[in-house]
Amino acid sequence: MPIKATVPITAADIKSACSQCNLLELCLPFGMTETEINRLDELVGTRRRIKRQQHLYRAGDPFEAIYAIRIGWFKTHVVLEDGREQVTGFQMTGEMMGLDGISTESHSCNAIALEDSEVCVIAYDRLEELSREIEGLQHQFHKVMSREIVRDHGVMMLLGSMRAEERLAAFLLNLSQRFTARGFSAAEFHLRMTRDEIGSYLGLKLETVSRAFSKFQEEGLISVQQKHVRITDLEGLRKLIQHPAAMR
Amino acid sequence: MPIKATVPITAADIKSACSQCNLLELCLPFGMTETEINRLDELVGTRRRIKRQQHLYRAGDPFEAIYAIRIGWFKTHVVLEDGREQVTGFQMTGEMMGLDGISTESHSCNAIALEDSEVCVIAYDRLEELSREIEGLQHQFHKVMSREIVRDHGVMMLLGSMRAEERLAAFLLNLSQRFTARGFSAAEFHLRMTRDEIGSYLGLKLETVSRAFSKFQEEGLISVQQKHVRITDLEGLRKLIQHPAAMR
DNA sequence: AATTGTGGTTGACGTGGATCAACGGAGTGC
DNA sequence: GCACTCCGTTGATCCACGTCAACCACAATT
Repeated sequence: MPIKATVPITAADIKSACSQCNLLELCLPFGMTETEINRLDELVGTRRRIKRQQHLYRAGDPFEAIYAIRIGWFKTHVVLEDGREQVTGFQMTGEMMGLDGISTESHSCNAIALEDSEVCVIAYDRLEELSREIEGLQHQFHKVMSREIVRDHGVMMLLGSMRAEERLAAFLLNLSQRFTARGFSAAEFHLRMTRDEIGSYLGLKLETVSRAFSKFQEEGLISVQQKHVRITDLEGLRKLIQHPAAMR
Repeated sequence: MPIKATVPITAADIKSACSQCNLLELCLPFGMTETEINRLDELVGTRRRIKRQQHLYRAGDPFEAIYAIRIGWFKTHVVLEDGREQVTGFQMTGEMMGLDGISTESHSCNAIALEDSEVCVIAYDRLEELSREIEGLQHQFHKVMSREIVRDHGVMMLLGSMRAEERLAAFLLNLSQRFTARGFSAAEFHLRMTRDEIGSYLGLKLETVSRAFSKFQEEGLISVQQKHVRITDLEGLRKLIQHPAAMR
C-alpha cells in the first residue's frame, strides 16, 4: 500500500491499516469478515491530525472524503446567514463524519476538533468502488448512514418535545452510553465541550445548561466540577426523562 | 417481471416500471442513464395503496423495504415512552421513506398517510444487490440518504435556534420550494397536515402555530383560510428568517 | 506574584410561547 | 335536514427559559 507523503508519518502511525486497528467494533469494518477487512486497507489512504479548535472541513468545502475518528473529539455545526450557530453533533472515537457532503458534493456543515485529534481519511470514490465489490462494506456503510438519520430523529425529539432538564439528562445518558461502548466508565467522564456548545446542541442558553447541572448536583443525581462529571444516580436520570417532573 | 399477487393490480397500475414513471427527476433514478433505468424495473416489485390515517409502517416493524411516494402525503413521527410525539418529517411525491430502518433492521419511526396515497415498494436486499451492479443507482441512493441527513440538520437548526414565527416561515418556504420542484404553484397550496401536526414538527403548540398564521396574514405576507395557503410576499417571509424581528 | 482571558456559576428580572378556556366553522354520518 | 366531532381561532394568564449583570475559578503568560 503506497503511503501518501502529505502527512508526516511517525513510528506510532505505521500500523494504519484497518486490519490492525483496535476500533474495529465501532467503525466501518464492523461485521465484516477478516478477508474483507484486509481489503479495506486499500481504502484508508492517509491519516490527518487536527489540532484543537481547527477545522477538519468547512461548510462549502468540496466533498472528497469521509472521516473516521481514531483519536479525539469533534463537533459539527451549521451556521445561518445572520450568524446563528447550531451544533448538530459531538463525535468521538470510531464515529464517522462528513456524510452530509455526499448529497451536494460539498460539505454543508463545519467540523471542528474539540481536542487534538486524528482521523482516517476515506476517499469517497474509492469507498463507492470497494463497496460495490465487498457486500459487507456496502451493508455496513449503509448502516452507518442510517444510524446517523436515526440519531438525528432523536435530537429532533429532544429539541422539539423535551424541557431543559430532560434534554441535559438525555445528553448525559447518551454520553455515558457511548463511553461504555468504548470500554470507558459509564459513570465518570470528562466533557470536551463548553457549556455554550452543549447549549447550542440542546437548544438552550449556556446559563440554563449551567443551572441544570447545578440542579442535578443538588438532587444527588450527579456531581460536577467544571468539565468533570460523575453520574451518581443513573436510574434517577432515566426517570427524569420518562416522568417529566411534576407537570403535564 | 413477476408481479406479486399480494396487492390488487388495477388497470391504472400496469405501467409500474420506473422507466414509465413521470417522477424520474425527483426519485431514486435521478441522474441515471436510460439503460440503467430500464434495469431498475426489476427493483420496484409492488405498489401499495395506503388510505388516509393508515400506517405504512410502525416503529418496531421489521425492516424489509424502503418506499418511494408516487401519490399522496405522509408524516413520520417518533414516540417517547410517556407518549409524547415528535413529527420528524412530512413527505410528498417522489420522496423516500424508511431509510431509518436500515441501521437496526427494524423501523424506528411511524409512517402515516395524510391522505389516500400510493407508494412503490423497493425491496431492500434487491436494492443493495442492484446498486452493487449499477454505479448510478448506488450513487443516487447514497445521495438520497445524505440529503436526508442534511435536511435533518436543517430541522435541528430550526428547532434549536429559531423563534416561533421564523420556524413557520421556514416551513412555508420549504413547502413552497418543494411544490415548485414538482411543477405546482410556489405561492398557493393546500396543507395536508393539521396545526397540531405542524406544531409537533416545529416544536410549538398548535395555538402558537395558529397565531403565527394569523400574524402573517395581518402583516400581508400570506392569506390563509384553514388549510388553504397563499403566499403573497415570498421575499417578506425570507427576510423574516434573515432578520429575526426586533430583538437580539 | 501579578495579569489577562476564557469559561462557569448564580441572582434578578423580563418575555415568548405554553396553558387553560371559550367559541366558531367545516366536514361527516345519519 | 340535524347532530356530532374534529379542527382552528382568539383571549387571558402563567411560567420556563432567556437576558442582563456581577462575580469567581482556573489556566496561560509575563
